[in-house]
Amino acid sequence: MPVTSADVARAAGVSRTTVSYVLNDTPGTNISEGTREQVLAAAARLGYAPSAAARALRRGQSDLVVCVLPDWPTGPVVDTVLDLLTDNLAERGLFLLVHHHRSSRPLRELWKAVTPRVVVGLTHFPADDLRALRQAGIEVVGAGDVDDDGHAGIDEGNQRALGALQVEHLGSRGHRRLAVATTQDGRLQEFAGLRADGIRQACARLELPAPPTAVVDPARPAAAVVRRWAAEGIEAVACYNDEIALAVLAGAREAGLDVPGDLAVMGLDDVPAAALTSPPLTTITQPSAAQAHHLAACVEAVLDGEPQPPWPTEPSRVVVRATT
Amino acid sequence: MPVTSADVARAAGVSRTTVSYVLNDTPGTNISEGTREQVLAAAARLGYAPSAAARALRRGQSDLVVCVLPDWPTGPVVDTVLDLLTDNLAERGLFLLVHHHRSSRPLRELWKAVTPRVVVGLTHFPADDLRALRQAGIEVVGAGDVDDDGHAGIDEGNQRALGALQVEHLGSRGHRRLAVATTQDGRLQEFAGLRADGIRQACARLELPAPPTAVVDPARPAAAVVRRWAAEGIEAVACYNDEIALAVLAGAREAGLDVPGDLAVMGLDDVPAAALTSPPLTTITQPSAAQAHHLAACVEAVLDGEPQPPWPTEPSRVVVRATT
DNA sequence: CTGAAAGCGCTTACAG
DNA sequence: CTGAAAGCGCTTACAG
Repeated sequence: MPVTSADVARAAGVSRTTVSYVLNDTPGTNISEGTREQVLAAAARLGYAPSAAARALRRGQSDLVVCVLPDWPTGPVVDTVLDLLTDNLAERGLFLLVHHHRSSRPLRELWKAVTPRVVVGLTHFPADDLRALRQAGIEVVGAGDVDDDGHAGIDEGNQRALGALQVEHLGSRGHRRLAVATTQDGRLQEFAGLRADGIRQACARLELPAPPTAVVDPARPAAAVVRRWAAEGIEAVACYNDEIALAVLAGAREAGLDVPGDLAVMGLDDVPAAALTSPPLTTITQPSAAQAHHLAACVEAVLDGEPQPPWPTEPSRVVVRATT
Repeated sequence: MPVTSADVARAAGVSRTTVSYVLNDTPGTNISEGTREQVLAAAARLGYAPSAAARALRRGQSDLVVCVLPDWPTGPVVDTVLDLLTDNLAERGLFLLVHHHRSSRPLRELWKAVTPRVVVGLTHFPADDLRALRQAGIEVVGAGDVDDDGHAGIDEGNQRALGALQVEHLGSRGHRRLAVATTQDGRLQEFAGLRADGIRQACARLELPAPPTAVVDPARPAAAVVRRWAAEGIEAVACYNDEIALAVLAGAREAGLDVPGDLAVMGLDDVPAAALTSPPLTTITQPSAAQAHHLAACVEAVLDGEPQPPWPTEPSRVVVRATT
């Protein structure tokens, strides 16, 4: 049913070789202008679409790079990474295809359906999948558990450091009684746990009391929790991210509390809205542009058969505004 | 270099047929347990990864569905669509792969690298690309210019209706002198233009003066524009989206203006933060869940060879809060 | 129950 | 400058 290059060849009155040469602009060939036009016209008339599978099989490799995204919601950082990768790869004639991984489905099934040149993993890969891919000659970049060269998608140490950074800033402002506002999103619990770990460890190190944790719904003002914190003498709250911080801020306003006088609030991410709250939100910014460029550089290196560059050491920074 | 099924067959001392039967769990075959284990062990030992290209070529079709995303930033609506599609397709053994389209690169190149079963287009496709895909037996769902059956990615009429909805609400609140706050994001200009069109037409219809337009940076309070509007006697501002509205709100606060007394502000999208501003933001919510389900249903219908269901008619709705 | 063989559609040395 | 032919790795009728 589908039109093949043989059909085009027949219609144009030439061989399949010629069709291939014309359609791929193969260098080193010299097809007469007339023949060329015949072929192009026949292909257009028949609506010829080449078989990607046959092409890939014959050439021994595809022009595809697959990026596997984790099962949790990703933000603008990942968008930046994806855009950058798409453009960089395009310059080499490669296409980036993104797969949103669901834990319900083993990744190994995917490799039966597509054999990419490189796999970019922003999620944790089972070790044997990783091995199988590599043995099959498919390079893997940035997977969470690639521990032999220090690259990591979910960098556990980094997540803990983020929590610690919040505590250190809040402590430096003279706050001693801290609370944690966390997310209810199940897919984010791994991160939330790691960050809470970092917060607890930092509190212990600074000899601050262990902070209570509350789940906050980002869709409505967290007035009830805020009132409870006030009653308990909590002075500052470290939020899972800016979205949660917005809800805490709105809760404080509703409860009639002064921020940061009665309660200091600290976010994480530095989304645009963080600069627009009243008072403007103190938060943490991560070096996402650097991370995106690093990942793109890793893919380039792998394509060129060079060793992957070391992970950049640019740290996350506190953006001090007015809520602490 | 890569391991093939022939290598596995040799290592296991069986034929390629048997390897294929075992590895694919082909129904209707009855391989002895011993043989089966031999094959599995050999495959694991050699790190065998099947060639997706050969498989697809032989079977005449791939297990891939490609979704082409537009060149502009997408929000949570698209994420919902993608998650839903991924899960629905997984039930049929299909994988969803997402491509972020860049206008710099013609889409037709992509079809040389991958031949999906279905293409889901959330962006505008050139008409001849569309024809070529269809002639090649690849179904296309939801592309922007599929005009013969009423499906549309960028629905121009809908974009205009969104602008009109803002004007109608603002007008019903008694505001006559309107302004438009638009985005500076180049990739969004097509939408911005369409919505501004809708706003102007609605103003004309309601006999309101033509509204002036200002570009607002979502990263900082729009105090300067707000002061200018106040000086010009503007009573209400229709914002391109909630992000812009947040910047206008922050600007009004900085300028010491009362919202909605001195200036009414209306957003669009109903992001979580819209319920958390002070005062809470009046905005518009789009039936995104319905749209996601519709698109998923279209893909299912196409896979089953059935006609695509009609586009749902659920309208966008004004969410009245306190800024108007 | 297992194996030998054909063929999917393409690209590319090779021959003319 | 153009064509006939091989072969990429797989699956699946078909034969044994």
